[in-house]
Amino acid sequence: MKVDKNHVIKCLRQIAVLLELKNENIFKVRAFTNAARILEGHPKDLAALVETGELEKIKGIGSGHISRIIHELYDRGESKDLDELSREFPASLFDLFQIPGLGAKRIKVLYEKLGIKSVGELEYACQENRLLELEGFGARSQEKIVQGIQQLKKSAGHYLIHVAAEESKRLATYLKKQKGILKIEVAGSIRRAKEVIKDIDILVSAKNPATVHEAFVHYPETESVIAHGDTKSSIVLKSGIQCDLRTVREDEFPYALYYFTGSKEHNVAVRTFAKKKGIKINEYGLFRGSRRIVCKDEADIFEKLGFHPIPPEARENTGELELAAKREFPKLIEEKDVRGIFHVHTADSDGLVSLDEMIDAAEQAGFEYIGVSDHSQSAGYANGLEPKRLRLQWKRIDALQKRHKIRIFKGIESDILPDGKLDYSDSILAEFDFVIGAVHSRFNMSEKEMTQRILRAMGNRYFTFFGHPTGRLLLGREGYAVDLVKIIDAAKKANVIMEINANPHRLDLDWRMCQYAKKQGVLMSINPDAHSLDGLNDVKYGVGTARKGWLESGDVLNTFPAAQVEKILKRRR
DNA sequence: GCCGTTTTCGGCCCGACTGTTTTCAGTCG
Repeated sequence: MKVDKNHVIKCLRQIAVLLELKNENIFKVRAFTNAARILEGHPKDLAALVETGELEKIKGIGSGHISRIIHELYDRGESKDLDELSREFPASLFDLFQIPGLGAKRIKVLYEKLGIKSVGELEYACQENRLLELEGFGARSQEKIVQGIQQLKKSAGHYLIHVAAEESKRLATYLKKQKGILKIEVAGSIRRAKEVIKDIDILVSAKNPATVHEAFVHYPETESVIAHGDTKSSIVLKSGIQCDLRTVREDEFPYALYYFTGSKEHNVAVRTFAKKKGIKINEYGLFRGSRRIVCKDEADIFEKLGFHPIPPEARENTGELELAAKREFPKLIEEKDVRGIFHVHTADSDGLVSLDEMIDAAEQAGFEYIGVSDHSQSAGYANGLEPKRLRLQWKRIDALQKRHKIRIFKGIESDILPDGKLDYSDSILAEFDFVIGAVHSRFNMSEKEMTQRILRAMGNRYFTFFGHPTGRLLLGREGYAVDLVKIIDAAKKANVIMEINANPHRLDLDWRMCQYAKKQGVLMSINPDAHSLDGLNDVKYGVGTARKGWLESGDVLNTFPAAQVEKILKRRR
């Protein structure tokens, strides 16, 4: 039996959680979490590791209990240990971990003392003030839990772009294999590269629509079927994402694609524009009276309406139509414009792969340069580098540079300390090619204090990039309070580069603020913030964000050749 | 549970914050 690596990783994490609930030794718990993380970051697939015996040699997995469990999972898809542990606690307890402030200890108390097994039961217990009777809980924590549940409900049914995009790709691949498919596209918010997705829209034209709908509702990943017709069907996938399939005639495809790509706001605005010209738009065509205006593709539709074509990412009705009507719409940055990457972590701090592997992978991916930036010394939780280890890393980079064509820039992701200082003395900072300043602590400062903190840090001449400017985690955590307009204005003055953190959990700077930053003439950079080899692929999501922010290649540092980048990095010194 | 080695068992990241306490436990990054 061939088992998905992700399944094994998930099981190891579940074992860790269950052991924690059982009050097991925390280091034992961590051993499982570590093993999951190590496996996740390992470039080789599971079959190769298991069958060559390489698995047992991996540091952190070893030849004991954990590797036995992995073998078991690989062979049978299940594990005796996990099954036995699972029997001790209801599966719905896992959901409670998503509520901020609740960890294994307190969840165990809730379960054992109040019999709470699910988020719904917890919410009810809070309404009844039942938590107040528990030791270690008070009015304040009950209130915070209620808030956490509200937040959870708000993000329920929402998915990060990478999750939805991967799901849609698999589904589209499956549908493409059906007979008689003429055209197929993923439309909707995924096509527009929105940072958070509610559902997947797939558009198909086919010779035999009914059989495509039949195949659709029988997709192996289907959890339930909401609707099953000859032009429209809806299913819910096992991952929880709702997915709609629309089929149209081949000659209707461009209109339908435009219609189902949205956004709704863009569509309303474009219909209003068109109406003034006596043209009606719907998913089946452009019509003047009852006569259809023939368009061969979306670009053609825009042209027939008198607009410069607008890329899907920019269709949010934030002024794109006005610009396109004047034929001034910018030529947006593309993934192929990206020449190099900054903000990459290695195993020297909290990355999953070694410096050597990261450099190799970036070079093989065709990047001209890479900016390595591990965490700085205050980031104890992330194994941040104190000067001694920093110097060792520099030595290794120098040695690697001799063997590699890719230009390696030495950098750091320096914590911006609460008082606005950077995390090393200026004499050390001067030795870096670049410094990414970022906030990782004391998120709860007032907006005024936080803004001052960051502005002060930006005043340091070695401060090159401002990393993940709001600290938000999409669907997870609001960003800290900060006056971004002030920060961006200051970045312009001080020649600081604003990061577009391309990790799909962040996508920070937000695309809406990219538009502002571009207007102010601030240079930006699409940074993967990669902690693994997979993380290098996140660049595409950053490009999506940049395109939503109307950025052109000239607005983005890492589309420039290495020599020019080198000059820009030195411009504050 | 894994690692490293002082080869038989101790160490494993740790400081800040929060809410509950009255000196600390749990959570988080």
